[in-house]
Amino acid sequence: MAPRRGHTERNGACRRYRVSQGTVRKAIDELSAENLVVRRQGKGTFVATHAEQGVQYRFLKLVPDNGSVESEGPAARTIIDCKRNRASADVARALGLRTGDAVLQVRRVLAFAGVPTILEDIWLPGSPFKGLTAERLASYQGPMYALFETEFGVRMVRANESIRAVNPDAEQARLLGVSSQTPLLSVERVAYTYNDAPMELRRGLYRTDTHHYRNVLS
Amino acid sequence: MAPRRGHTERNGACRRYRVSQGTVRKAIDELSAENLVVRRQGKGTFVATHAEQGVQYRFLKLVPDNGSVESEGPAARTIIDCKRNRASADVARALGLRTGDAVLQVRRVLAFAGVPTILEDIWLPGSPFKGLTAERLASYQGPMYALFETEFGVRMVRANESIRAVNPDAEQARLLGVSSQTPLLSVERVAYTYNDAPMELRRGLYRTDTHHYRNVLS
DNA sequence: GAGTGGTCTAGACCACGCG
DNA sequence: GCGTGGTCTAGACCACTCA
Repeated sequence: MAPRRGHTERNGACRRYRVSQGTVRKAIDELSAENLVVRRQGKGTFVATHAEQGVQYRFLKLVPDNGSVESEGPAARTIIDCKRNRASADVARALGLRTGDAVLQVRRVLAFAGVPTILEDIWLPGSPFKGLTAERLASYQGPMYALFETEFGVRMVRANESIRAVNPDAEQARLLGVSSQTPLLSVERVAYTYNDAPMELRRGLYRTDTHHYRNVLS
Repeated sequence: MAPRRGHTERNGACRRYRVSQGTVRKAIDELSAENLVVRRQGKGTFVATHAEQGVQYRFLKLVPDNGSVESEGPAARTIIDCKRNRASADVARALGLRTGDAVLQVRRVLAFAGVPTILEDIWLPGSPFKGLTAERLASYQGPMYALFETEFGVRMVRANESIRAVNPDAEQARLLGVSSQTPLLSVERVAYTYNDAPMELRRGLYRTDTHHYRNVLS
């Protein structure tokens, strides 16, 4: 029998779907362009995850003003609150739920170099995240989206952000250690899992005295 | 002689560079992914431009809060100022010039539905834009980047933006018709032409009471 | 009908990572 | 050595636009 040489998996997909190698490659190219999979030379193609080094916090566009590396992600995370709640009209609409449906609500502060910089209010649909507690959030090392993947099987694949400039209310100002006259970035994010299903609403307040929101246009 | 059928241009590029059709397609795919060219079914592949309908203002991410269409771009543009100047240290660094080099400086206000919403300060390197005047800016219909293309042969192909929340100074507040306690988005953009050459520094102040900066993460 | 872009075929060879 | 990803070949057929 003639020896088979290389490309076993690629050819496997070809046989499975009755198409040629080039077509399989093109399809995977498109998944890769959407950041749904990641390719690694000589190793293989893998489902993209928020857990692996180098692409952690890939949805976080706030970077330090000086080009310092920040060693990937905030140094300190403090859970202020984590409670069950009923969805208000706007939260329900963002998450594709009905007003009054069960949601999980989290408030936390992220600090860089000891300075509280981000205050986030997060709303999650109740049923996919049943069992999420403040303790679990507090004890988990690494990005929240990595926890969502490993503990709840929810993978965020894309998000939309709406950005405004606002002043904080009294409590927000207190939690960030600024005056209520300090202008802050308001970043409202809706994150989606597969099939365009919204799975998180996140309202962030960012201090922009030492950091800025960085965006690339093309 | 056997009749040639179709794909004359595509085959032309193949002969010219001694490569196959698929390779030419892949190269053009990459240019298309970077928005350097645009393809149109049955018509051809064209260099991307800021002038054509539908992709005008493609670097402007400020959109109205209600999903209204805004009929593409601001209704009114007012040139406040347009003067020759010498580059300060930070402007020079952004544009790849030396401190004191000649620059053109423009200040203008954009209004939506009669409401002044964007105040922009724009710095351009002196030599590529020699001959640009306030009159030419004021009389030109369409996006400024389209004018740069047709009148000066400078095509912006990508840009970086740094976003902060700030309060305006007294004059900025006056020009936008807001109080100096109003939080505004500060959007600093460096736009690049081919070969990663910076060709514009633009500092914008955006009102975000009726509009927001929209960003897609993936 | 000629000339485009869009998709697909059925392979080939090279570079890389790992055992 | 073997299985990956990366690139390339030399075509084919279809859909679309325009004269």
